Amino acid sequence: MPQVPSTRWCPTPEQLMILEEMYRTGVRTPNASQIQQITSHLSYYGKIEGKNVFYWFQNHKARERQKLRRRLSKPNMQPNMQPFLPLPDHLLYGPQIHPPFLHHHHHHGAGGLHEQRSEGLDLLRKLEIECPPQGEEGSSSTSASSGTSLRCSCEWMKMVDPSFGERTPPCCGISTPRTLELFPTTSTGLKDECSTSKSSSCSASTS
Amino acid sequence: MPQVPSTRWCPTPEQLMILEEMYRTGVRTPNASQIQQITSHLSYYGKIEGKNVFYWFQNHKARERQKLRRRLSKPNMQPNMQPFLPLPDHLLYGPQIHPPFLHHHHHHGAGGLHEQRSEGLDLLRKLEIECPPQGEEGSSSTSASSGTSLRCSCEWMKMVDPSFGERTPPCCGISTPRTLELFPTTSTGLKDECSTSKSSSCSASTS
DNA sequence: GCAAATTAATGATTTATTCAAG
DNA sequence: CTTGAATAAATCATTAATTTGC
Repeated sequence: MPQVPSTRWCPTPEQLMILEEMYRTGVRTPNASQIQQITSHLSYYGKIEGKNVFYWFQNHKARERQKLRRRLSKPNMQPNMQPFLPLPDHLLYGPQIHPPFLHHHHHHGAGGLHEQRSEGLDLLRKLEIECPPQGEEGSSSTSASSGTSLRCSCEWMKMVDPSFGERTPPCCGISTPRTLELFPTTSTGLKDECSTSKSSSCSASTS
Repeated sequence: MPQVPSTRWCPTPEQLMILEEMYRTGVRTPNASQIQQITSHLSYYGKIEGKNVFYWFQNHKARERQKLRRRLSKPNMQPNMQPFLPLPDHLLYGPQIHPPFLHHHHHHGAGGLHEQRSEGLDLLRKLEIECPPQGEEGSSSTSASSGTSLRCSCEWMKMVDPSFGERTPPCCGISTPRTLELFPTTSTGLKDECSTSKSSSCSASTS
């Protein structure tokens, strides 16, 4: 029994997931009618009111913004670096997940909500850059592109942590002859950002 | 001048965004060679080592999992409710964000990484439901679908918070009616991945 | 407005589990 | 049943964010 009725809305996991998906796909400040639709949809999963939806978007937006701002406040970009390097999509292999409750049916132009473009990373641009171009350091060993190709993630640990390697017999050391070097280790300038990297206790140094 | 060398890796915003995108699209436990690729790619944006990538995925996965678990621990599901109701896509209008650095070029079957399929919401099922079927409340005013159709989100506040209406000048009138796109190719997946046992030899990149 | 004190996030380590081979 | 490999859970530690007193 809910002895403590709890005065505030407690989103169910489903509600949260749906709200997050909506946010992710661009919903930011739903108008009242959108809020109504969302609310009534979400009410299937549990008690919820329009104000909860309203507040949720309000808060979530603010918190995402603040997170972004935090990140942007570090100007760790090299001067000669182009803004973004396109990421090869082998690194972006995604399962294209379609959770049951997030089916995108083909549009049926129902008069629903379709606006708020939310221009992707636009926010980034809109944020006030609050950090001055701090000085960069010596740029030591940056890239970790050693030639060895390993199969398991834990292999890294062996390379990285001596003791780890010690307790690991001659297993995965198998030099899998897969040299897949898709893209160049553009360790060109490599800047640094937060300050030097002193591998604290784990002597890393990727070969 | 970094008098305090800082012992740990401090991801740049770009690195973070890329890692998150990769996670979002399904990367969970990259194997050693994947880690190498990722590392060398990310090193473009700042100092980084393989172990950082390894740890990042380890931690991120664990923390997402724990977040989910926490959420699931509230069984606010109605008994007669079917697991998931498909979400009408007018509620999912998303801009299809393609940040410059996240271009999905056409696949060129490079031997890179393409595995770890991760089966959708599997995690949800795998999580131990640690909360007993607590009583749900009287389900009083559940849905907030009142007939009134309002245009601005702040309208809700007027309905909801009397004082709000009072102090609200002529604010939110402007809603940009942009009809946007459809839905995201990638959905927020909560999947776990192949991890734990099973694959005898780790996820070898059997493309 | 600052700067110490507090709190929250999150990178890095360590310990426990799990599965399979032998 | 034992042991090794791999990962998940738990924990530690440091950095960044907030709060608080002056």
